[in-house]
Amino acid sequence: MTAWAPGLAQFATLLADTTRARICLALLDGRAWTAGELARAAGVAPSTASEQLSRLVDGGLLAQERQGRHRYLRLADASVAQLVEDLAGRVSAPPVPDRSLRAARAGAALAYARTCYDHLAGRLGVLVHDALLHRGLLDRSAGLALTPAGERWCAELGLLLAPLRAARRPMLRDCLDWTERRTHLSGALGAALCAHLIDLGWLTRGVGRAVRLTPSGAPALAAALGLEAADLTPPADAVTGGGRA
Amino acid sequence: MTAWAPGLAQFATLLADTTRARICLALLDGRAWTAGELARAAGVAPSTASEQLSRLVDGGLLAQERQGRHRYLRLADASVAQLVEDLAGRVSAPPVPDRSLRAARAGAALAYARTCYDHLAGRLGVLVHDALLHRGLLDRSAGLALTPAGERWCAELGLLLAPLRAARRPMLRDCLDWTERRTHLSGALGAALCAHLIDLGWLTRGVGRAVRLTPSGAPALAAALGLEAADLTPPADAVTGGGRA
DNA sequence: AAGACCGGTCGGCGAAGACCGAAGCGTCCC
DNA sequence: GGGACGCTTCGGTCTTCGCCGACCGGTCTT
Repeated sequence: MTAWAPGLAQFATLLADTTRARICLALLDGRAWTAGELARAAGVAPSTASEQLSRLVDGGLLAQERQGRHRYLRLADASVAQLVEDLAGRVSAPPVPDRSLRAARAGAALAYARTCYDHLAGRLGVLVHDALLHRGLLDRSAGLALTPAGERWCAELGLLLAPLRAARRPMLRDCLDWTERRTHLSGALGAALCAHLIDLGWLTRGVGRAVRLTPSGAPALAAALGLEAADLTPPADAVTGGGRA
Repeated sequence: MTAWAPGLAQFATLLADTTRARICLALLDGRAWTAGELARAAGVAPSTASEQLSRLVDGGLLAQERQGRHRYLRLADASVAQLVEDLAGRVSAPPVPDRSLRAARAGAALAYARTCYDHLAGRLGVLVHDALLHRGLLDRSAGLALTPAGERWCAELGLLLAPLRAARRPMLRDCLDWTERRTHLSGALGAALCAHLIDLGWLTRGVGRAVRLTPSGAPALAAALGLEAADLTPPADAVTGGGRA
């Protein structure tokens, strides 16, 4: 029964290094990065990054795609992202946060709204989660699930559930929010909802992982969630958009 | 945004060693082991185990309790067990399985029914999951949750849901079964159900993680799940009970 | 076609850490 | 109380691995 141990250890080793961890955390934005970008983000020489990237690909954590002289890397799939999230959510708060004005502004924007691999996170993500629960569209009395009213709500929004049911991915999952320390929605529906809000033009992607509520989106989203528009107002210092860490 | 990386790496390091991985996998049976037992299970000297155990405790993966000259260790909580499961479920099949008769018999018993930290796993665990889904007691069309009929089913079984709702732990979760390569039920309800079936005398704990269906439990469980008793019959070579790996 | 650029491979350096045996401390049993 | 037992601490050895700079091959630009 202990025969899995070497494999488990080998797998855990992939994340047991600051450089590789930095790479995986950077890729949590859900996009494909080039090897060079990841090397800069991780603060190591390109040669070092190249080696580490190969290990991560071999280990099944990352998927790669070569285009011309570039090598694009992304997390292998949503389950890997979930795993990295689970692990990252378990570690204590970051050591000593950067407190420059520029970083503070970017941090505020990210704390307000960002993507977490492929779903919505930050204060806005938690807010959506709470509102859905409060209005009885979501139920967690016997597992985390959409109520019949919740299914209607999705339909009215134009969000089709059928394709999501066909996917192998769990429909709904909790994801611990780093900044809020509370849960927001992940899973197939969490991802679809985020994508759909962007399709509707209610949200737009900012720099890096940051997400912004559009002028037309704010009242629309507030109405859909049964909230006042003021409840969705971002803090004043976050309106300039976020920068990459 | 990459400030978490050292913490994440440090945490992953805890499982990135064959000895520590073996220890955690052994503790997946949900019981408390002594330091010496774990040293033998991991195949290292007591001094080595002592050091590694301290690291695991410091890292928050394990909880310890000292009694006299013994030091009892267990996984810190269910979320840690879930995490280890998630990781172990991701690694490929074990390298070269032990094929002695004794081991084969123990393996068959474990493959049929065992606990996975605190819930039911193995063929029986998957069977229960499938039956609940098939009878409409469980629903995953919009998240994994009990249906109203499922709640009644729990009530008839004498399984109280109220205390589970109060717990911070997710009610229901999928857990990938190592031997079946399919999902069985985890989460607060998965654990409660397993404990309740043992309370009812339908199941008894065997050696190690093994679980056996009792003579009276087999027809009772079959009836509760709407199955034929024959559907629950274990393979002939598994009836002798399982041994510890 | 020349030059810039991206990325991979190789050799070597240095630090981290997994392991053991020996010795010491506290607990339990006869 | 004496001896067995469980566990921990310490010193030392040895392997692993992350890192870099240098060099090379393939790709895109001008």
